[in-house]
Amino acid sequence: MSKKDNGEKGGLLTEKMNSFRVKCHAAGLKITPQRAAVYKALLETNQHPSAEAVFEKVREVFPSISLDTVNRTLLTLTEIGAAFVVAGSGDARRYDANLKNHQHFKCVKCKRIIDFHHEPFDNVPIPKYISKRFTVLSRTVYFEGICDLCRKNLS
Amino acid sequence: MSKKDNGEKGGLLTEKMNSFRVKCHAAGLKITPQRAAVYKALLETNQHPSAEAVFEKVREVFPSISLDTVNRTLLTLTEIGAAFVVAGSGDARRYDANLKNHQHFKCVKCKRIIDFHHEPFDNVPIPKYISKRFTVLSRTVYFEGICDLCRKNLS
DNA sequence: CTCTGTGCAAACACTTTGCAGCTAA
DNA sequence: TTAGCTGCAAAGTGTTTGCACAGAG
Repeated sequence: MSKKDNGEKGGLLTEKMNSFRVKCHAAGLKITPQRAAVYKALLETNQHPSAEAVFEKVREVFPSISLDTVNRTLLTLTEIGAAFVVAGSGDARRYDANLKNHQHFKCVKCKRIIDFHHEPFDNVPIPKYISKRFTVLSRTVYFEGICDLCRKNLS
Repeated sequence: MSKKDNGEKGGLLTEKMNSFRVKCHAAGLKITPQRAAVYKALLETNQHPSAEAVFEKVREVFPSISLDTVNRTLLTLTEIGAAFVVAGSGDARRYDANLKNHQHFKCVKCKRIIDFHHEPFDNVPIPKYISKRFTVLSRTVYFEGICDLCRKNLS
């Protein structure tokens, strides 16, 4: 119905869209309406949407877009550093029988998860405004990167 | 707490298998060969296997087991507290355009991811033995639990 | 005009569900 | 014996790939 005016913060959105155009140009990518709409949808939410959720949002203003385009565009955005995949999301469920306190490092290439234990990371303090609002069931320090084996294979 | 015996030596494994039997009985579950084999496979690895990986391992000693049984057994194990799902794993990929430093809380019920920012969690120090062995690309503090909305709906 | 990007459909990977026969207690 | 468990198959999600045409540069 009523179109939301971006009177909020004046030109912040415009500014981000411009820097997006620059990033695309630098990477030799075309600025298609679909691409811009996907990026805009991602900027306008403070959620961390799945591809499906972005798709629903973009479709409100761009009814003919396909889910595949959204998926591919999001992937493209991560490749040029305009978007990020939330750490740990998007792979098969992993299991663990280790009851001891420990932390995880996950290799983004081979998906291997490696335990490590660093005493100061046990029992990370929960900020009060979190514990008031949510019931925290687990808390951990989580690293991602390239593991030793994959690093060797790359060279 | 004394932890002289590190690794899965014979006695420790037996002890863990026994406590597993106790947990099963307490929950009214039968000790089937498949169930025991899945749990044993999980204990014997220091990896954090996917259901598929557990399946491959169990199949070495129990060739007739099906992947479905492994999947269901792993789920059962988490329900009685004999195994854990690695935090963050197993759901659809989530995207993020937020460049500012922040942390994530994920609701295990509605899968919503909520940002929060707690200064001391920015730039968590990377232990030297990690940075020597791996190339760390991202590091974060990650909480899971029940969010305010879901908590309200439960009461 | 050229070549990337899009939309569609099919393939793929992972997980869940329904059912019939089997087995631990 | 019998409630619960397993194996199979099919259906349900989420993601990727191959291809022909459309449109940005």
